[in-house]
Formats: sequence, structure tokens, C-alpha cells
Amino acid sequence: MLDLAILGLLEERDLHGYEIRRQLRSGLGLLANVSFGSLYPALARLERAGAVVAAEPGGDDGAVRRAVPATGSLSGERAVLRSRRSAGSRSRRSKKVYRITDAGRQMFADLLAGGSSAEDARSFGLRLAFARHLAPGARLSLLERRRAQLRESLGEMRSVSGGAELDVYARSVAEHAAEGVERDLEWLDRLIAAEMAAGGMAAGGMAPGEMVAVKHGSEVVGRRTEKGSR
Amino acid sequence: MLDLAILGLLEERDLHGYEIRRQLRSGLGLLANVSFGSLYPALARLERAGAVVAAEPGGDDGAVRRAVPATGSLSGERAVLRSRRSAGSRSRRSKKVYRITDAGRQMFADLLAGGSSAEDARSFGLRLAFARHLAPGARLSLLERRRAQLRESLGEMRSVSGGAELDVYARSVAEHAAEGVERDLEWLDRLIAAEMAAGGMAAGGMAPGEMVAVKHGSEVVGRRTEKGSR
DNA sequence: GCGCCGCTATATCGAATCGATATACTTGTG
DNA sequence: CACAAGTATATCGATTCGATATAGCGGCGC
Repeated sequence: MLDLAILGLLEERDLHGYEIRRQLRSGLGLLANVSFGSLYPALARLERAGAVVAAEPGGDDGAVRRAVPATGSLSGERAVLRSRRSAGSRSRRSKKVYRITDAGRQMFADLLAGGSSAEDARSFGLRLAFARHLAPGARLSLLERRRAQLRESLGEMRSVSGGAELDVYARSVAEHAAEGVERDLEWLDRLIAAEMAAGGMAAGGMAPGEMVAVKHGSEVVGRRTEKGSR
Repeated sequence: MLDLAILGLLEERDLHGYEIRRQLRSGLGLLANVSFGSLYPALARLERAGAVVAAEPGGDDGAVRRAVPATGSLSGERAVLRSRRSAGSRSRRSKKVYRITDAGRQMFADLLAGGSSAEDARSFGLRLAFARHLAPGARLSLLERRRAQLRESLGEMRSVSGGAELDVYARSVAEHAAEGVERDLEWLDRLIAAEMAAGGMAAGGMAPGEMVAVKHGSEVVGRRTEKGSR
């Protein structure tokens, strides 16, 4: 799940760990608390898997290095220069800029489209945030899958907490959670409507030349327009 | 965090693992996906720590056993009887009913009031759901601490995503998240108002005999009634 | 009347994630 | 110029997740 986020950001531009974390925290709001304890292992994992390559400014490889600092950190660059100029140059821990590879791009596409089974809010939000990399059909199917899940969970919530035996506080928490799910559903309906309007098409179909580069596993489930219950 | 949830449920009645999970999933909506892989280790942990005691129906201890099944599972009880009646009786894996101890109650109070530093939505919701076990002052301080956190994070969100460079999907996710935080703030304001109305008291004070059994660490932070921004 | 599916129930394993902490360099501030 | 605060990478132990194994039970269908 973190892998998806990292690869998604690296699709845009090369970044180093600290920057990735910053973008995760502020940019999306989701994943607002990824810690270094998960980020750096994830980066190491991705590097081992060949999905990304790291370029340390002290290394021999001159290829990367042009990466966007994205902070006002001229300082970092200067520090690098200084360390390279100084004698020993070993024993300097510096920025490690990561770049996505072709294998990484493939992995990103798989992660984005693949995970068919039940996903939590974080994972869905993440997928949707990168939905521009999905084919329109897969996009729609992502939205509708999520809607179905939320409808189901709302039903469960309502059926249980409709009864008594919860005190004021617990009841308030449960109700607020249910309202949140309702808002999510309205939001999803708006998104689905927008998607259908943009893509044309009546029933979950796809345009002929659409299934490009993105493998989505045979489940486009043609949108049964049930609008009961609410 | 799971410990808090488990102890909170056990304050109410004795339960076995499967039931605890069910209540966590449906009852609160939060913690909707705790898996056995975290639940059973947590129970074992709590038992080791002396916070709960387990009574297996096959054991010598006749004390517990009166636990509420809470499902319509007469079947389970019958099965237990049968196995106890039958000869060997070894090699039967049956329900393990957990009961909270005094040490567990103390631990629950500490967990509920203690964690002063930044908490996520799950942890806060959990605390609030059990807020009836808190003294009114601690309750208010919990709510206001959360409000302060949300205000801050909303500020960050707005300042960042107000700008451009996000495509339609990412922007929609970010905006929806921000709206969710706004709703949370409104909700908190309602709760705080209700709390103040119920408890009397103007500025975060407490009634004389209030600080009972619940240790909250010296931070009642008298409610600066800023109503700007938002 | 018996095989099989689904529910209840406990448990474990490896991997992912969290939260705290260590290290080291730079920049701004009193 | 000492010192706090920000940037940056990394590791450790504990917790949590997701999948899987095991086993008894009732119901159903044939």
C-alpha cells in the first residue's frame, strides 16, 4: 500500500525519502502519518525488487542527480558539493534520490488496478488519487466496487446501531461514522456521474481501443442501477 | 490501541475472542477490520500482563463460565457439556471466556486517559466511545485536544491543496478529505457544547469531587474560546 | 443418512507498519 | 558562537495485518 503511494509519486518526478514523506503528509491528507519506520524499509524493498534505482550524489553514476529538490533547499546541493570537494568524502550521509524504472512502472500499474478484494478507505483514496493512470473503464469499476462495499457496510451499521444498548458517547461515534459513510456514498455518486458523462457509454462498457497497458482482472461488472434503500 | 478496545468491552461483560471481534466490527464501525492475527495475540498479551483471566470450560476453575454468549449459540453451550460428559475430554478446542481483573480495570483507565500525544481518528473514536468511564473534565479535555489537532491539520490541508498542480482525481480526494475534517470539527463543537451544558462550568474547570480514579496528566488546558478562522 | 457448505471458534506465521530513537549536517536566532 | 530547529537517513522492538490451518457444528440437498 505504501509501495503504491511511493511509485505513484515517483511517476511524477524523482524524489528522496524525506520529500516523499512530506508529499504524502500534506499533499493527499490520506496517509497523513506514514513514519520513516515504514518509508525507508519500503524504499529499500522497492530498490531490491528493481522497481526503483537510487542515486547517491557521492556515487559514480552521473545519470540521476538532476532531480527536483522541491524544497527551497539550495543548502542540500551546496552540502553535496562541499562533501565531494573535501578530501576523504567517505563518512558523509547525504540525499538519496530515487527514480522509478520500467519494472517499477509495471508494478505501479498492477498495484493500481489489481487489488480486487476488500480495501479500506486509505487504500481506495490512494488508488483514486492516482486514477489518471487508469483506463476509463477500470476507473469506473474502481468507483463502483467501492460504492458497493460502502453500501454494504452502511447497511450493517444501520441495522446494528439502530437498536439500543449504546450509551450517548458510543452512539454518537457510531452515528457520526455512519454519516461519514453516507457522505462518502454521495461523493462517489457524483464521481461516477462525472465519469459516465466524460467517458460517454451507458452500461459499464469500454471504448474499443481502451484496454491499454493496464491489466484489470476481468471484472467490470456491468453496473446494476439499483437505487433503492439509499 | 486494541488493548483499550478489548478492555473496554470486557468492562461491560465477559466475552470470548470471536464475540469481541464481532462487537468491534459491527458495534462501533471504527476498528471495522481487526483481524484475528492481532486480536488473539492481544488477548494473550493481556492475559500475560494479568489484565484479564481466561476460563476454558474444560478447566478446573468453576468461577467464570456464566458469561453471556450474546449470539443465539445454545449450540456452543451444549457442545461444551457434551465434551465434558464424554470420557477423554482432552483434544477439544472450545470457547475461552475472558474476564477483566482489577489490574485490567486500572490499565483501562490509564489507556483511556493517558495517551496525550497525537492520536489518529481510530484511537480518538475509541476513546470517545468509552468516554462514560472518564471524569467530565477529562472528557472535555479529550474533545478539545482533538479539536485542536483537527484545526491544525485542516489548516495545513487548505494551505497546500489550495494551490494547483493536482489533477482532477487527486484534487477531489484532497477536497473530500478536507470536508470530512470540517464535518468532524462541527461534530466536535456540538459534543463540546453538550458537554459544557451538562457539566455546568464556564472555563474547563471541574467540580470539586471529580478527579476520581482517573488519572489525567495535568493538562486540562483552559479552553481558549477562539472562534476565528473556519 | 451422508457428503458438503457455511458458520463459529481459536491459533499461528511472515510481512508490513508504527513509534521511538540515533546520527549527522545546516540554518537561523538570540 | 552556542543552541535550537529543520533536513535527512536509518534501525529497533512491538504491534497489526492478511492469509492460512484446524476443528466442531448445523443445515441442505439429494
